[in-house]
Amino acid sequence: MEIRQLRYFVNAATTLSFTEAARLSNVAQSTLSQQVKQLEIELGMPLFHRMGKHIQLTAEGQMFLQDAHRILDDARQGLQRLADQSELKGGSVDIGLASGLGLSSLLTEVLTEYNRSYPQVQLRIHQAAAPMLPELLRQHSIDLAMTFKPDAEEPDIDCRPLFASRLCAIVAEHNALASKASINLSQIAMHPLVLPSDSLYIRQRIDDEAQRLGIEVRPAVEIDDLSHIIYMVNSNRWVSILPDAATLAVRGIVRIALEEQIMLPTSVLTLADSYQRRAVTEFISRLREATNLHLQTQERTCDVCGETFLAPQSNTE
Amino acid sequence: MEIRQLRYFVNAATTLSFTEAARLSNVAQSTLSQQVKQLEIELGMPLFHRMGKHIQLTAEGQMFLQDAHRILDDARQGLQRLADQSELKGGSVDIGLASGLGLSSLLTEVLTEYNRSYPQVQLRIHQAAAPMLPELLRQHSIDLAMTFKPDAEEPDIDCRPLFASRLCAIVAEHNALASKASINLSQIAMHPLVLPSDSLYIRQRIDDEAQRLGIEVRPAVEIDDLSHIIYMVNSNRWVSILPDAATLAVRGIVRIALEEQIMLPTSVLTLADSYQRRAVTEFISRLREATNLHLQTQERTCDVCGETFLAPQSNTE
DNA sequence: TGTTATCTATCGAAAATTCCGATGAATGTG
DNA sequence: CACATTCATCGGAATTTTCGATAGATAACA
Repeated sequence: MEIRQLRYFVNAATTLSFTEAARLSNVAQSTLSQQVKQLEIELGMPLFHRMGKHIQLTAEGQMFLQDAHRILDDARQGLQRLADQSELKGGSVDIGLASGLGLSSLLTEVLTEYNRSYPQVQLRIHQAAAPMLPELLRQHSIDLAMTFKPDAEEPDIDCRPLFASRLCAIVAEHNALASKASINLSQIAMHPLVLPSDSLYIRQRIDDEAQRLGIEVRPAVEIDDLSHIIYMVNSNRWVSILPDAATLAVRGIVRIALEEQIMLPTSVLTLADSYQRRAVTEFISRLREATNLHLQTQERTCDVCGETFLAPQSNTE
Repeated sequence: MEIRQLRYFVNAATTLSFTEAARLSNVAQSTLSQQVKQLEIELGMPLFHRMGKHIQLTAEGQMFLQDAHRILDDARQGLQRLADQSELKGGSVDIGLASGLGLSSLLTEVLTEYNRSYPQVQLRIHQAAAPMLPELLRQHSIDLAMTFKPDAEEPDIDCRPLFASRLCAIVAEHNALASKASINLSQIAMHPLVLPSDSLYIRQRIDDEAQRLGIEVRPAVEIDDLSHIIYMVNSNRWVSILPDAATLAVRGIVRIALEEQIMLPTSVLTLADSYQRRAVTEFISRLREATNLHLQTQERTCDVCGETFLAPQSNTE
């Protein structure tokens, strides 16, 4: 039993004519006749009464017609569901997000707009340490990753730069430091610091820079969750250092430009040589558009990789 | 998309191995690999992630797997329903019954026993004038016909003799005639007669015989429905002539042997050169068995066709 | 770390299947 | 009664499926 045969059968059963059914099926009458007969042989019983030039469904034929209809409908439905995915009427996008990158206002905005355009597409965000993201891509646990630009180029991972974020000192708006236009690492190191652990790329970059300057940066509290860090900063006692993009939408805190100008290049990672669903490519496309449209554009040259990024201005008013 | 490909796909999806799936599907690994790829091409997207020697379902593959399962289940169900029909777990038998033959006790007994054995098989009885029955067979409105032996042999109709029924005079048990051992047509013609019209074979035979004897049989009432005739006979005023088999199970009436010995040969008609469902052949087989088993067997030679029948004894106690 | 075994993809050829057009038989129609 | 229509069948062409062998890649293992 093959779907092709079922199609022939259903056409014959509905038109009650092999000739007409063959036309509908775009095959020769002899072909349809043969295929129906073969189906009958396989089923072990005739589906049609042959009465001279007329045909008529047998009782079994009528019964089997229902089944054939159901099978073909299910097949149609399966194809339709896949087509719907292509048209972003279903499916999902799994987004890997490097811990420490945080739900930037850019990302939340893209998520919101994407959901407005394609409400049927489920968006799942998987937070993970940056070094884990390529592995998650390889396992197909995520479709794309937003992360800091990884140090080593990996041949099976496509990496496209998104924007660069500048590290800023973060203080509560009523903090004594809040009025400063800029600050340097040594000055910050004097204050009660809360920073992520060195498992996060942010911290590694801070430590690298401190070492280069011969400074010791010793946070009093280490915690990886950005929202916890911001919460503590908000209490007015603590000070932190975070990428500006991660706190653009946060109220009650002030970003102070770091004189060291530490840039964190952000990238989108995808699996190379892998089929990408339209839902995924569309998401990435929007992410890149939003980078240009919704952030104040300002060309910066990354001090790590030398590439030029479109980056948000540090919001120090 | 063909069912074969869906089978391959489902096996691959469940084992997550093309090699193992090929074993399950009884094909070479290369075959399965190719067919899955072709299915993917037709669907426009990959169903599996190929990761070195391992494979893994894509999101679309997982979705399509459900559809594939449903399609295969439906196909299995369709086959099962047909198989059930072959095993008499479903379906129906359409029985054409010549008006005037009536629901003989033989037939009711077979119906009862058949239903006991195969409660899922629906039995439909279509009463029609005897000459209509071959036409109903040709239209496949009925699967078999119980009728009087037709005069003309029709080449496309198989006719198998069942039993012969003898015409008897029918009177109420308290009727004055009830004690007679036998009676002849002339005597009956004196009484208030209720007979079927000459559209029924019974009546035609009675009239033929009367004409042969030079007697005029003029029923006071003509009515084709046998139960109505029996009802009228029961009122003690009316007398009728009916086949003995038609009244074997009726209480309150007495059958008196007709001296003319008019035999009505009963036959089963089926469409020649036509597939017969097991439900039908089984019914016919039981009908013939019951003819031998449940009626007192007595060989009689039919005066019409010269054939020898197994026939019930006239029950004149 | 090299070796081996295993898994999937691909290729060419063989086998099987589907398909077509022609033809024949049966049947309904004018 | 001629004619057109319809379905079944046949032989051969076209397509598809299948297989075995092999290559490439990778996981397991020594």
